[in-house]
Amino acid sequence: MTEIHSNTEDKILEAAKKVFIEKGLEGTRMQEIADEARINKALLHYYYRTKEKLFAAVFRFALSKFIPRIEEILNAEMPLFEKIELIVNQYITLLKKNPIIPIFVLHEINRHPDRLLEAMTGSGVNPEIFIKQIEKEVSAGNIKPIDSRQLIVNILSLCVFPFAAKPLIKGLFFNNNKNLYDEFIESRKKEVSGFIIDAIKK
Amino acid sequence: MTEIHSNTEDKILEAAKKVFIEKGLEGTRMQEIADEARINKALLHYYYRTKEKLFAAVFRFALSKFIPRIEEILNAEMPLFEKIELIVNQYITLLKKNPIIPIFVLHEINRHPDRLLEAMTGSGVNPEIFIKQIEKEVSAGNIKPIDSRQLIVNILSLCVFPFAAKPLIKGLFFNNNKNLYDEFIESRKKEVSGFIIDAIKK
DNA sequence: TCTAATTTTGACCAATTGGTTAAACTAAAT
DNA sequence: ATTTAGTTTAACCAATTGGTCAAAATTAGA
Repeated sequence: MTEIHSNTEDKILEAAKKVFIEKGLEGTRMQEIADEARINKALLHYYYRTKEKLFAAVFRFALSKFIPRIEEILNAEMPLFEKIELIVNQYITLLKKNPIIPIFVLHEINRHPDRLLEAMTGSGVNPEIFIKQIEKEVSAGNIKPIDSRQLIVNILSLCVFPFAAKPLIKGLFFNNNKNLYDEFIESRKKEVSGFIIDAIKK
Repeated sequence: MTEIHSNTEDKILEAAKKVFIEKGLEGTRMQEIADEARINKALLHYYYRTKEKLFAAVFRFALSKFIPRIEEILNAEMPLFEKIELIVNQYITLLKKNPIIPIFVLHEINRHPDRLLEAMTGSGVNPEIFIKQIEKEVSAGNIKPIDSRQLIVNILSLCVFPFAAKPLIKGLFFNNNKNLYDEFIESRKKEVSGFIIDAIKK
C-alpha cells in the first residue's frame, strides 16, 4: 500500500472530477476523461480499475464539498442567530466555489441512495447536536416554536436550491446574464440569514 | 397529421415517463422502455422516431408538473399572505404527487439549458406579474423590504428542495423511514407558508 | 551499465446501444 | 375475397462502450 502520488494519478482524478461532476456517471465516457487528462484510456484502468471505482473517488470528493465539516461552527459558543449567519455565509461561499456540485450530488444520490449511506458512515456528520441546540432555544422561549428538522431543512433549501436551479433562475430572472445571477447569489449571503432570522425571532 | 391516439402510443409514453424520469436521458435504455411497455423495441421508433424525440415528449410533461400554471392564483384578488399560503400548499401538493420530477428536471436542464428555453417559450410562465405585486406590497409598507426575486426564489427553494434532497433528508433525519419522511413533507404545507409569512410580515 | 520494476501505449475485444428493414400480422373498405 | 393501410415483430447493423493485453517506453536500483 505504498501510495506514491504520481502526477498522473492526480491528473486523472482532476479530469474525472471535471467530467463526472458536469455530466454524471452515465453521461460520462472514459475516453472523455482520458482526453481531458491527455493520457491513454488504458491508463485510467491502470490507476483506477473500473469506471465505478474512479467515480467513487469523485463522488467522495463531491460529497465533502456538499456536506462540509462544520462541527466547529455548530459546537461553538455563540448566539443562535450569529451561528445561523455564519453557517449560511460559509455554505453559500463554499457552494459559490463549487456551483455544480449540488445538482451532481442530488442526482447521483437519487439514482443510488446507498452510495450516500456508505460515504456518510463515519463522516462525522451529526445533526443531533444542532437539533438539540435549536430545541433548547425553542423551549427557552428565545425563538418561535419550530420543529428543528424543519428549520434545518429550510436553511439547507435556501442555501442549496438556488445553485441546483441555476439555469432556471438565470433564464427566468436575468435573461441568462451570468453576472446578474452571480450578484444575486452573492447578495443571498445576507438575504438568506436575514430571512431565516426574521422568520424565527419573536 | 391525423393523430389517432392508439393505445400503444400511450403505453409507450407512460413507460417512457416512468423510466426516463427515474433514470434520466443517459441512464435510460430504449430496450427498458420497450420492456416496460411490453412491446417490441422497434415500435418505439415507429411512434417516436428517435430517443431524443421520445425524451422531448417526456421532458415537456415533466416541465408542466415542475412549473405548474398558476396564473389564476397569481392574478387572483387576494391578500398576499393568503396567496402565498395557497401557492405553497398547491405546489407541495403537486410535488407530492410527482416527487421525483424535481430532481429529473433540475438535472436535465443543467445538462441542456437550451431545452428549458425551448420548452418555456410560449409556456405562459410570467414571473413579472408576481414580481410587480410583491414590489407593490413592499412600497405600500405592508411587508418588510425584500427583493421580489429573492422572495420568489425563497418560496421555490422551500417547496422544491426537500423533494430533490429526499434520500438525504430521509436518511439523515428519519432513518430511511418512508412514512416519517412523508409526514415531514405533509407538515411542510403549513410550516413553509408560516415560515415565509413570519419572515416578511412587519 | 545492466536489470527489474513501473508506467504508458496502441491494438484489440465482447457486449451493449440506438436505430433500420423487410416481412408478417391485423382490420377495415371495396 | 382482395386490396389497402396501418401496426407489430424478429433479425440485423454500425457505432460506441468499458475493459484487456502484450509490448514498448521510462525509471530506479544494483
